[in-house]
Amino acid sequence: MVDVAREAGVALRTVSRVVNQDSTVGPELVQRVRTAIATLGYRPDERARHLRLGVTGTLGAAVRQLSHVNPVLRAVERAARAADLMVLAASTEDDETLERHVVESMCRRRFDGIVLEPIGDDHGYLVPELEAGLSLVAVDRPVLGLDVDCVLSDNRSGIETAYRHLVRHGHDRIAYIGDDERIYTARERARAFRECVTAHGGTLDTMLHTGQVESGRIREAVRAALGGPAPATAIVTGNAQLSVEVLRHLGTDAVDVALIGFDDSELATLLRPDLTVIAQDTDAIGSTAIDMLRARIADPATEVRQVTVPVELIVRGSGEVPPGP
Amino acid sequence: MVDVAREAGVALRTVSRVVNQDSTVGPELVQRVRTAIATLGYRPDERARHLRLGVTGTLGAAVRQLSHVNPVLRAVERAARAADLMVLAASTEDDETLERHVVESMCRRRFDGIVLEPIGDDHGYLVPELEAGLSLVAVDRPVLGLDVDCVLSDNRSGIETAYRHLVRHGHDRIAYIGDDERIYTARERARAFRECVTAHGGTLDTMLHTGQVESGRIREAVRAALGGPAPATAIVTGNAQLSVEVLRHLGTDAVDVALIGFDDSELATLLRPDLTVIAQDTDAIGSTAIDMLRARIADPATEVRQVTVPVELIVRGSGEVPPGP
DNA sequence: ACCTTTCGAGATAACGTTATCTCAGCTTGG
DNA sequence: CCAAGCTGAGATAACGTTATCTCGAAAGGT
Repeated sequence: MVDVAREAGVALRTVSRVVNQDSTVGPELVQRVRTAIATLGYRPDERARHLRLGVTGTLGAAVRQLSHVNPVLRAVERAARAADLMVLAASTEDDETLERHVVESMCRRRFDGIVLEPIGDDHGYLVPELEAGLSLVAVDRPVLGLDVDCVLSDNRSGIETAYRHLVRHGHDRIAYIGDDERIYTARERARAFRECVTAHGGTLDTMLHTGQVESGRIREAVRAALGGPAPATAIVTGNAQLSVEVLRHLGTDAVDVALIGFDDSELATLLRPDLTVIAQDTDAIGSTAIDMLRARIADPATEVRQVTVPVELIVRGSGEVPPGP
Repeated sequence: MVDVAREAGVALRTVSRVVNQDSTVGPELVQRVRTAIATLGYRPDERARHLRLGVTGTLGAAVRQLSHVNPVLRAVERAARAADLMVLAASTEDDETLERHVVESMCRRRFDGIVLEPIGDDHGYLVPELEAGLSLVAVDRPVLGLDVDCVLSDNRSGIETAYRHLVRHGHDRIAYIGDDERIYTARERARAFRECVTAHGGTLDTMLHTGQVESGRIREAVRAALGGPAPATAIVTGNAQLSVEVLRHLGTDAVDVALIGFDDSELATLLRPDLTVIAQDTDAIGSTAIDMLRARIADPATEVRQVTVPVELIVRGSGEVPPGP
């Protein structure tokens, strides 16, 4: 910049003014500076700019896996772009240590705010950052033990809706195959399922299967649910990945068992019959997250909010298969 | 930092030394500084650090869609992490304007290097950045018209392998349904397919269908390929998304037509029969990209390289269906 | 003609780091 | 016992921006 100033024969400050489209600089000098910038190949350095300004115009997104389907992240990017903020994302790989590493890096880089898919139960490392003024919003799962903005899906009523839907279609023996209950969403959904079964006067015995998404476990879960003296006639799955695994192991039985999957996905309409799902409103989640984050950045004293976004039952066929004999 | 220094009763430089684990500071002062840091809640500011140091320890990844399955990006993150570099990613949404915006933002932030999935044919905006010392590596597609490091899959031999495989299984009428040929990979694959057909003395008539991935178009393509006086007995698809669409429209005919998909995916083993695919070596692509980028960052005079990574035929059943009567 | 306002542009001081230089106080070897 | 080396720590100057203050000159009002 100082070189540009010398080349154009103006003061440093004037170059800054031209770069920032300040109107208080005469057209002739503007031209001189412009050509100097071009000949010297000057590119402004945002690091210095951000240092001086205090803000970076950047939001961080720390998500489980960048390279996985994540419609919430897409909505987050869109909403941020609309607000002229850049989103830079990194994966936490479902690893608490890595999450901490990523979030702390973003803090040291002084991102204006962070959208986080929190992992695990201990987020104590966030306390000093929050005290130091970090703006944070959690999506998909809350930050347990900390009073932080968050946007969640209505997991419980999603499961309840699925359950009621199956009951209405005549099912009595309904199984749930879910993710590891150490994960918040899995815990919520499993809990809701238990309550549904109890409320309908049923028993859980072979009807509830949660644990890691691992092919062998899913195979056993499917076998247990469909075997025995009183086999399930319907299955609810805990997330999109589990729907895939369950379908894989159902094989040709898939047409005889009613199935409702949590999460909509591309393959839902690829199958015969098409997959009935509980769909999350990912667009709403993403844009709400950005709204809340912007509000907090604008005024750190904003009251902490926990927003729950409704889910929707999408009827496609697999959930309407009647119970067998 | 100056507050910490005052609190600890030491010089500014000493705080910096403690923060950076410099050994030339006495244990007593280290302790004093540590407690001062804790009581004041001091967090180092990487913006200033990077400004002073010149490097940022950060790589940018500009990819089509963060929130889509992208195993190359995963490999890129892994490899960068192993080299103690942080990857921050952003979506270009397959939009040339947005790509430029994203890349230029990363340049102004002085990222040490950028991994780019280039879009479109005009990357002129990169020229001044490259002259100013930008380290860039293109993945999946080359940067046309510019001499830039890149890592590509061997698209042509992938198509050739698929074609030969089908011929070996007795097919004679083989159709190709591909993506829009404005996209580099789609162009390469379609071209290779044309050459295969010509080399085998066939004609293209209803055998080649390229264009945007749009449900209606795919339906027509499938219908055209399988209809008429000499219907195709086998189909090769141009990417994973197209495999899904083609399967969707094949419906129950799926078992009678041999199918080989470009790109492996989760659903390949979900179907009956399982999907035979041409799989890209995404791990190799990602780690090679990071290797090349690191080499260029270390020495900007490194010779520009274009690396082609082999693809692999994975036989699963759908590609081994014999031709019908 | 003189005072006041307005406007364009320069000087200087931050922003929060680290590198370089300096220096005082020790050791150490002859 | 002193010069030479080492060692721990401070002073100062960058890195590349922008905000604030200042100032000269032109314009406008009485």
